[in-house]
Amino acid sequence: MPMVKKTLKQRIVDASVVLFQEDGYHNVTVDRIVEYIGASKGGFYHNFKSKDELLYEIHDVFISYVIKQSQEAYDKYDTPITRLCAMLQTLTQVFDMYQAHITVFYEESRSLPEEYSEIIHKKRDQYRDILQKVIEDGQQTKDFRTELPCTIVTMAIVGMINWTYKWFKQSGPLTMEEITEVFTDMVLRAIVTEQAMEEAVQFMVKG
Amino acid sequence: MPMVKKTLKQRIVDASVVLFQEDGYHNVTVDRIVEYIGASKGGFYHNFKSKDELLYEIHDVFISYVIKQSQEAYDKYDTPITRLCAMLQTLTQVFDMYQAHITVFYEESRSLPEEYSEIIHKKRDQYRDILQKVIEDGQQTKDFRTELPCTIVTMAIVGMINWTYKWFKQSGPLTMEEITEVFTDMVLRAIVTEQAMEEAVQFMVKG
DNA sequence: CAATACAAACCGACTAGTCGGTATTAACTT
DNA sequence: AAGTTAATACCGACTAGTCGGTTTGTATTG
Repeated sequence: MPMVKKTLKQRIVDASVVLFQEDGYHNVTVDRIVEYIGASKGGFYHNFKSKDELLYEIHDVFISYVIKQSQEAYDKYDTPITRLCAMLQTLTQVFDMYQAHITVFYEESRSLPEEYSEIIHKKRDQYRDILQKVIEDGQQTKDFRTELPCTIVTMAIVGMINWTYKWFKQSGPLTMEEITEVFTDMVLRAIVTEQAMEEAVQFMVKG
Repeated sequence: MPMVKKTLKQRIVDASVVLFQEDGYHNVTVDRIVEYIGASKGGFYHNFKSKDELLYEIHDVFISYVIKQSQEAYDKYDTPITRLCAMLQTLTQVFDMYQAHITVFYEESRSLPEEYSEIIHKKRDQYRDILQKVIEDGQQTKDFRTELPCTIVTMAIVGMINWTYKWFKQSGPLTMEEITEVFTDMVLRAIVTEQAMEEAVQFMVKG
């Protein structure tokens, strides 16, 4: 493993994610960030145009990764049920790894100036659209119940997953694997039609 | 209807909820609040010890109301399924009415100094406990599937509901009634046992 | 007169961003 | 390989502006 020297820019990002998560964007000064990593203000503004640009960078790294992972999960499978399960799996995994990022993403997005927030909002919608497409497809193929509006179903799932960043603690009694399993079970039972239930049961918790 | 003259204090709270929701606590100055309602800084600090105290007041009004409504929904019914439905109904209603409050509640809770946030966190847990008790009871009575850990189920439901504040728009194409109906259906299907399904079907969307 | 309810000017602490300068590395020449 | 130049990366004292909160003043009410 080649021990690559981390750039100052990367060290700033890494430190900021942690600090922003803990205390919030507005309560973390640039001075504190650079002091935290033993750098200087000059170094900071050499790498970033502004504090806002740093916040944007954190947002973009995270949401771009989520989109990439979601799309990969989509492409890897070819039925609505398997795709949905893969996406749930992927998403909760990401949320497990990037909890600091996602906290910043959802708590501090309002602090982004418009020039940045426009881009981020577009990408956020893009992520949701991938999930919604899976639901729509599933309704078309009668794998998923058509009597539920797919937009609401999508947002219900998104909410369920996203909210984990508020309460999940890696040091807590529950592992993300357990949570994923339960979420998957609940979602499948909620939306899979009786006729497609056979394919779905393999992804459910045994009872 | 007696036209009661609104106190300055109430006007400050009302204006602040809106402003905080729109721009975030840190981006709204005390000067802007008082200017917005045509008052003065002296008036503000006559009614509030600090800007933080105002934020606390907004938090407390909201969460206390949620607890009260949840408890009432609990007391009004006597089976897990009816209680759960009533609570879902109540909660989404509250979220419909108090969207500005809830936005402030979830986006700005980190801005509360510890003296206040302790109280708020306790109340927030209290609200969750009421819901969790319903789930637990239901598992005891075999109305709800016991193979799903009730803590995860509870947080899944909480997440689904809470997330609505992020995307629901009163001016949008979906009404909160529709959303509630779909949420209720999904939750019931996800957790109600086969043997109790008979009681639950009346609350589901017809398919 | 005394207490309340507000107004308006003011203060001090804090912070994003600047700017002149220095160290470090890369590129080129001889 | 050594010397020279240029560009990049980084430093830290400083500033201009902002904002929560205070103080002093004034009108009203009981």
